[in-house]
Amino acid sequence: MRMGEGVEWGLHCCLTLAWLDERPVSTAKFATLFELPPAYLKKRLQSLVRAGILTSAPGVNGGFLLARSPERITLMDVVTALEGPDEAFRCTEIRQRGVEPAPEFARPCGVATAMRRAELAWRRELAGQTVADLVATAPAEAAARMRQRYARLTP
Amino acid sequence: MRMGEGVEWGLHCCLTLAWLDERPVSTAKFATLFELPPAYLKKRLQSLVRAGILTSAPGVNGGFLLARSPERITLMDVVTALEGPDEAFRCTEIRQRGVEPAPEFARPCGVATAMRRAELAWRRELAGQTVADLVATAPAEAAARMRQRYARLTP
DNA sequence: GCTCGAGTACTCGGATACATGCTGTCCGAGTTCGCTGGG
DNA sequence: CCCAGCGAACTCGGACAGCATGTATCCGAGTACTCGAGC
Repeated sequence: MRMGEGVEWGLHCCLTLAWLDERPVSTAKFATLFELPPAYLKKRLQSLVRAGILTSAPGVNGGFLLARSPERITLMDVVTALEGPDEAFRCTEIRQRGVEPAPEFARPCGVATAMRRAELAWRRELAGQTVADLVATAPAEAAARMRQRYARLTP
Repeated sequence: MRMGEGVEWGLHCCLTLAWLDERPVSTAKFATLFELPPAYLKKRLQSLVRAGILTSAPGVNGGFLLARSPERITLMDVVTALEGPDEAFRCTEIRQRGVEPAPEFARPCGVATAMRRAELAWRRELAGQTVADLVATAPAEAAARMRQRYARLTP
């Protein structure tokens, strides 16, 4: 099982936007800061816009901004926006294949229930952490250095 | 993010083996019971053998058996065997790209730490449930029906 | 009746296509900012 | 000096390749059971 790398990109971009506080960052700047392919990065950022996590401003000095305060953006929001709302484990009801309908199939599949329980624990943990928590945890030098690097590439 | 369907197959096969209690089940029988492609199913079952979860017996009336008691087989074991030991989220340290080494990079990446915390919750939940729990949860009719179906295809 | 050997059925392990989805790029359309020329 | 118009820079949205991984199949090699022939 693999999570797309866009999740890492999206989280670092949200963290950067929180650090820069209301200063818009364009795709090109993000791509320069993190050495990422600009076109594909833009595609992932647009997913975050569509999910209502970021807003985008066209025109010169445009770019992306957080759509709401970092306290209200959970890691679950970002993961769902970039990986889709589907669960990782998908029950295809193979227990019912090759056999006529039986009364015990009215109850939910125990395997699916067990897997869902684990996935809910994962989602709960993700929903319990916000971008603001990332800001609070990160060392202050990291934020300062990012602001410095940002200032250097907008003359 | 998507989990391979082999996980569902593997868990149902383990549950079936626990129900049948020491009676070997070949790939062909599993494929018939669940209407799955035999060749690919065998490949996934071989992954479980390699992980020490199942044992295989060649020859007539051969097949697969649980390598240890159902109480000692966790869902985490099965998922790891079929999906690999790697974590879903992989930190590629994009925070360090495009910038010279800095002291704050000695501390672990906060984004990776946050994602790892969620993944650990998932793994803990999976490790806390065993195949024996699946047996205990499933309705007794399901086990009886499976034993009946198994007897019918071994004359 | 007993023993040995050949045949059969089965699994193992690897090699090999096929399909799906993630990764990555490109283009046209629309929007905003800044500059410039005319009033 | 003020304002309108034009160009530049930027983002949006979608369409389009390339690639990695999951899905699926097939074949040769090896092993255990069964049947039958010979002693």
